[in-house]
Amino acid sequence: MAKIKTSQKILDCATSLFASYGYDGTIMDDLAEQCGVNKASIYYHHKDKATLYENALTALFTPIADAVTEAVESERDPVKKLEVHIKTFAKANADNPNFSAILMREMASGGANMPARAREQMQRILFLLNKTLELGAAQKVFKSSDPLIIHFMIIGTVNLFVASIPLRNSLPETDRCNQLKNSDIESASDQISKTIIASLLLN
Amino acid sequence: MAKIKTSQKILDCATSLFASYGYDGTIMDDLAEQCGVNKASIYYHHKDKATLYENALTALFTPIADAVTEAVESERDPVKKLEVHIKTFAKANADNPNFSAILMREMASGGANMPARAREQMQRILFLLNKTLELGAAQKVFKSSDPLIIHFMIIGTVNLFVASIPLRNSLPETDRCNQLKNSDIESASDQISKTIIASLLLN
Amino acid sequence: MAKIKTSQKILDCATSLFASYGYDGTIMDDLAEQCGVNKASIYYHHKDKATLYENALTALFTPIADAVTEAVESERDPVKKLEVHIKTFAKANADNPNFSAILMREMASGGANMPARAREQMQRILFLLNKTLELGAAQKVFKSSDPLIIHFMIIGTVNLFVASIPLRNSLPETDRCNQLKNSDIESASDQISKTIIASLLLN
Amino acid sequence: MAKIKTSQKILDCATSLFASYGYDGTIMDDLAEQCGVNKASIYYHHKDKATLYENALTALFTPIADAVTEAVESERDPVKKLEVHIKTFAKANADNPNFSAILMREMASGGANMPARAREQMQRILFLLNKTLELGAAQKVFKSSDPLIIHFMIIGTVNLFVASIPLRNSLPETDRCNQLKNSDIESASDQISKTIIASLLLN
DNA sequence: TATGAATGAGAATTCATTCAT
DNA sequence: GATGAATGAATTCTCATTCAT
Repeated sequence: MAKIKTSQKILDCATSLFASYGYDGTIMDDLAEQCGVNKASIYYHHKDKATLYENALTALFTPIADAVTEAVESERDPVKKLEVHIKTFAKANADNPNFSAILMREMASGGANMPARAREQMQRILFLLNKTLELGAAQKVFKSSDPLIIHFMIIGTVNLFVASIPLRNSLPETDRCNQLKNSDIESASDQISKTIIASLLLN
Repeated sequence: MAKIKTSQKILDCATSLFASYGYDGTIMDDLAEQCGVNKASIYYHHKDKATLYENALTALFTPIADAVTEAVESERDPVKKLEVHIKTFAKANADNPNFSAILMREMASGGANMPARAREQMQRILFLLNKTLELGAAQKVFKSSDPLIIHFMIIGTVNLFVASIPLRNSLPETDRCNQLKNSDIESASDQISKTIIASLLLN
Repeated sequence: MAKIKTSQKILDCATSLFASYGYDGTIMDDLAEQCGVNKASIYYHHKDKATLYENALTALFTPIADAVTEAVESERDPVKKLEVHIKTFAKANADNPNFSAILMREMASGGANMPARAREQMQRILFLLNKTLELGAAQKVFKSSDPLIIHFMIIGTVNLFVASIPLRNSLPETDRCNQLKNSDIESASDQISKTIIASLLLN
Repeated sequence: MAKIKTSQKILDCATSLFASYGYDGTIMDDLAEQCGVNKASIYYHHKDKATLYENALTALFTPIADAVTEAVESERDPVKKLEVHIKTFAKANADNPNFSAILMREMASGGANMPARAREQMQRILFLLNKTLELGAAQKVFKSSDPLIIHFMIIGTVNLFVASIPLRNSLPETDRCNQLKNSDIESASDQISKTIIASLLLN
């Protein structure tokens, strides 16, 4: 039962609070209380709020970009690559709803405050998609397409799907609404995948 | 040139600030200064920050839901309905980037803080889509599908596309990046439209 | 059904609020709302908060001093004088609980803010008591005594009795407490009267 | 000379200001300045204004109820008990004029805002008197009487006597007024004591 | 007289950060 | 490393008062 290091404990709590309340909505006192450490300890370990935010986002974004990279690179076929790209990204989102929430907020502010180290991770994912689409086009499998649109289609849909799970669960219990509550990420990412690939295939 | 009423002027400024900085990041003093009214006037007209937020969002969301509703109801054919649904929504987003930013933030917090009056407007749009998809299915034009997925695909993609315009414009000026800067909403919404409709058509 | 003049309506409401919440605790917005007049009207009729307070207290204190004066002067016998002094004052207090509350607050602040016109009315009552005691002493009916002590004994007891009626009514419903809830001013003033007179009589 | 703890220093200053200006008339900025601490420190130690008030009143009322209790319980004879009850209460009032002022204001608002912990202390005093009077009645020393009336007679008179000291000292220097300025609490409480006891004795 | 709107000067409270131990 | 206490700079909100009509 290795004791989680204070520094890490702070990072975890902070990530969760930043996801729930955003940067401005996250209060250092609350953070200290939530993770059971003294407020001054936060400053001892993470310098200040901005640095803490940067540390949290880097720790959050890097493994996701890693996972997508690894999955995509393990496939040869561009269609397969695209499939695992979406599936892996969707899975990572669903497994870590903090990521969705934080990314959406950052997008909403135009990324103006996104720390550089976190931004780099997102660009790794975008360039990976870029390469997959280029490969598919070179192999005459995919139509030529704007990778940015596809990137946002993936991120936007997956993100919104994950981030909206709590909202959807709070809808009133009418027949009409109940069918809207499907929150199975597997089938959702499958449909997204199929939809996008269908629209990209050459014939 | 009729003088814009103070109450409206406040609402306009507030909407813009909420979009840029979020609820917590928006400072009442700044708002007062930006729209050139006394701080107390804001409270006179809009009670408090939370009410101001509610008023701003309601005024922002309602005309968009109205526009989509009107456009969709002016068409008979489900494919056409879906096309104008997406096009109108995308146009409204592009014309009013505040909407995208605010909606994304709200989604990021799981809609937990979204004022009821604003939420209703979003549900109007969702139910509209629901009806279109049902109609298409009844006419054997569309496959059966989960309207929520489609809804989020539309909103997520469009939203992210619009909200990320400033981000993309700030990317470094390399060849690789330049191609990412396409921010023409018309063609983007066309591609989204085609992609989605292609995936829904029965044969 | 003569319409109550706005100025008077304001004065009545103001008196009640000053009694309940004190000078600092009374808010002009609330006053305007409570008496159904526009806030600016208050200023039109009563200049400012301090003046309004002065007007309210003068209107409140004068008839009470008048009533006590009239009652005392209608009697010849010092014992009778003292009896009606206390009874009339107690009755006036009970009939107008605002008076008790306001007077107590003023005493609490050492009368520092009591408007001159109101203070004069209190002094009329004190000097009246002074004369009664002197008369009684001259007639060898009363012991020599400090009129101030007697004055405060009367005011303090009556005041506190009236002002504490709501407090006592809020005590929990136990046997022990129920006997404390006697709030009949007649018998209370009788007892006060007897107590004081008994202590003053020469033999 | 041990350094007085900040928390206590704040409490002392606050008590004095609440006594002088009432709850609404006391300004947190002034308090901070008066006791030479940072404004935020007040909130650190006492949460908010309402809690500070509660803390101040509890600290103020408790020792007085303690002193009266101890004095009364050290006597056997009901007459003696009543004497020391009044004398001790009067002494405590005179020694701590803040108490009088605050109690009067609270009575003036009908005790509506009196914090529960402070109210309990006042009830201790009342119940103590209750027991003394019952004992006296059982021993055929006292007439049957309403303890509440006696309680208010004591509190009202003593309170008003103490609270009005500054007022009386500000009266104009005429012969007639000078005799009103007796503010010796010892003799005043003696007279109150005698007056009340005289009225209670059976024969 | 009456009133909706406006406002300057507060006043309570919060919050990121630092300091002494 | 950890912590209770302290603090300056905000930040939200209030309130008496005035103004234009």
